[in-house]
Amino acid sequence: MEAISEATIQVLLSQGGDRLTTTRVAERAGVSVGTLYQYYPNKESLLFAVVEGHMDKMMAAVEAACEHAHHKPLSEMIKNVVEAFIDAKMKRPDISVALYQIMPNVGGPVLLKKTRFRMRKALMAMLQTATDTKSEPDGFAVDLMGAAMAGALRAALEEGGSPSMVRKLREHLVLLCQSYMAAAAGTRSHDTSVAK
Amino acid sequence: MEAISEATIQVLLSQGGDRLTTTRVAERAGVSVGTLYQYYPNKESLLFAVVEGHMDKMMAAVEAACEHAHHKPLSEMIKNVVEAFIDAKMKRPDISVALYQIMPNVGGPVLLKKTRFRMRKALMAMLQTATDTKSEPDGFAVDLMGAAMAGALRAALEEGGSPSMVRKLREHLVLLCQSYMAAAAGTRSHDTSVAK
Amino acid sequence: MEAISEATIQVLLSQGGDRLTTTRVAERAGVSVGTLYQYYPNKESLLFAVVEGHMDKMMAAVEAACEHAHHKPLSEMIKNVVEAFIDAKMKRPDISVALYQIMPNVGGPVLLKKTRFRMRKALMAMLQTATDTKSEPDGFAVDLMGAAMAGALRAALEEGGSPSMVRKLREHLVLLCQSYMAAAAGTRSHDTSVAK
Amino acid sequence: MEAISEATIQVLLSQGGDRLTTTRVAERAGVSVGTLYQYYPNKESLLFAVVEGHMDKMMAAVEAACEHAHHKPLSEMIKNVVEAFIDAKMKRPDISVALYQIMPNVGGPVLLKKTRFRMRKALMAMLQTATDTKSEPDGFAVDLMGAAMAGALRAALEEGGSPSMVRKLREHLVLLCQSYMAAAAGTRSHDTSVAK
DNA sequence: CATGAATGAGGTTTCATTCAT
DNA sequence: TATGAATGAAACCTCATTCAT
Repeated sequence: MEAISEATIQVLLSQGGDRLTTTRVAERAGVSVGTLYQYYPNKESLLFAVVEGHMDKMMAAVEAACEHAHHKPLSEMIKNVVEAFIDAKMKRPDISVALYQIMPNVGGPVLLKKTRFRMRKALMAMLQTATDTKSEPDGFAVDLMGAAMAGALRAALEEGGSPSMVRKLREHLVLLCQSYMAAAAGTRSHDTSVAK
Repeated sequence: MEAISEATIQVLLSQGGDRLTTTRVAERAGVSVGTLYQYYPNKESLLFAVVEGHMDKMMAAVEAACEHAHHKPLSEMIKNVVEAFIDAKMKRPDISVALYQIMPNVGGPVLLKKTRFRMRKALMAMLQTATDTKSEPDGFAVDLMGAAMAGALRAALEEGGSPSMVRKLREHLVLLCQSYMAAAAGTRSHDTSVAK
Repeated sequence: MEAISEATIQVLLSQGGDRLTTTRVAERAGVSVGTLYQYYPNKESLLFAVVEGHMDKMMAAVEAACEHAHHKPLSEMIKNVVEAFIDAKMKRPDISVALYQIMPNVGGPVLLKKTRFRMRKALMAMLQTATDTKSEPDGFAVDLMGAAMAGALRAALEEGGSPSMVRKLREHLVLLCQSYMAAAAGTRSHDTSVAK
Repeated sequence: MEAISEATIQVLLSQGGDRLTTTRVAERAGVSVGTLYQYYPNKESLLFAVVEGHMDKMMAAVEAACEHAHHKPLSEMIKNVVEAFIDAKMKRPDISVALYQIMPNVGGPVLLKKTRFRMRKALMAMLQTATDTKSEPDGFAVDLMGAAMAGALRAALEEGGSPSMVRKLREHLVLLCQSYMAAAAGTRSHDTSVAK
């Protein structure tokens, strides 16, 4: 099972999205196709499980970081979360890169929606405890931040960035999210000019 | 030719990525498969052409906006570019959504790299003429901004946002890019700590 | 017309038997497919014409040699005919090699039968005038000699023999045919033990 | 596997060379196309295997006959080999006829060269032990004899000869080869002019 | 007469899935 | 439970032939 998930990633990376066949996955996993079909009723369910599992891990990391950052200042919260997200992705950068190939064809909007919802919930809960903001957090802004963060990281991963790149990315992505959240907060309550 | 491109989009939207067959595209375009293969030597080249054409349009819009915004203040520049990008995408939102499904399997990294390079070049040229910044623009930050913008827009498009959503997105995405660029500029020259 | 025949050979040689398409032949001949179809009603008739034309030339050469050798001794007759046949083939060795590829699928047994008949007739007529043999020539033996000669030459052509090879082949093939015909003649009339 | 080989021959005979499709072969063999492709990676490899298998059998028969005829007089050697070759072909005359259609397009020169080499080797080894010849056998002559024999037999097979025809062919082909080899041997060592 | 874009039947090959062992 | 040979629908692509210009 675990072997099959992993084999899926490997085949995806070494052969590409449309050479991903159940036979090849089974072969790589060291089992027969028949066995594969005893764990997953069909190809789609296999892919779904793999993608879902990955997203689960990512979200778990984010949720943990969020909980850990309750009752801190806004900028520290952001830093924690962004870095946790990057770290989670960077533990196995190949997986994300592999899965980008099949995500649009797997689970459709359902999986994405679920993931975004989870992320928004964790972030909102955290933000409400920020020690230096009294205003309600803006759901829209939170979503946007998440999307921007994910998009930026995706681009970096697909580029195949070096460790030093990644370090720089951490700083900048933290900065991006912090400055946007600060600005977004300002927009609503009073008139603090943006990105001052 | 144009009919075939358009048919590709339509099939992609109505049937999904892995039901996209040359036969179905030809059918939808109202021509025979044979005709399709006189314009494109194989399926891959068809998809490549469609994706490339779309990216070309997007980049052309960005480049035009950049040139138009030379010698203006930074925040106005960003506003121009971001809005131009969103407008370009929103002229035919379905196309982007359709193409997200196949992009990872088409043209590989080549197309993405080319596009990012083009965007960075246009942005850098513009930023160097900003009336209110003296420091050289940071290539890394520019790339990051582009990636974040594209990622956020992608998420919104996939969500299938309403017009009012889009309006809000415009404001926020402008804000996000402005605040990040301002913060990033500060990071390098002097010590105005952002996101304090 | 002539250009089309020649183009057929060229395509056959450069691309091989199953890449021989009407379009490619037309292209190579410098005309359009439409034009090709005004000279030949379909692909098969084109190939038939090309093969038939070649066989015609070969047989014409043999017939001429036969007529020229009437009223000579047997061995000289054979020499004349064999050398004429080889010379005819060697004027354009590529053509034979090219046509071997399609012959079995063109004209079926008809063409072969016609050709063999023609050859047998010419040879028989000649042999009856031999100055040193009184017995009727044996039709079976004549056919066999023709087949052996053609087979041997085919093998040599497919090997792509050098000029010096060809010279040796001429001598040996003459020898082969001479010795066989002599032996075959002996077999029928009296009891001269074979091939001693 | 064996069924597929056999089906290939059958389709070749009943439908002709260019109606030979993998689908039809599978159908005739009573299996699905998928199964065919588990034994042969593509059509070419199937045809190659069939042709190669046939040539193998023929050559094995010739080799056996050669070994069996070591240390005999020349003419007896020839008789043995020629008859063995004819017998091998006549065990399944349809196969040879069928394969003539595809041979030129399969395996290219490689297979032919290999086969000729094998035949020459077996013949040469045999001829060196002939009890009534001291001179080294002539490789060129041996090749030529093989080619003539094969060519003559091919013509006869394509004609579809009756059993009585075949009997006559046996005698004559033996005679042809014997008389040529005797003559060829004479040419080199001394001056016993043959076929004068 | 010449052209060559359009046609679509049909050929090759792949691959998700099943089921007898 | 594990296996992997067999299946056959369906994908990609080619090419002989036609016909409007």
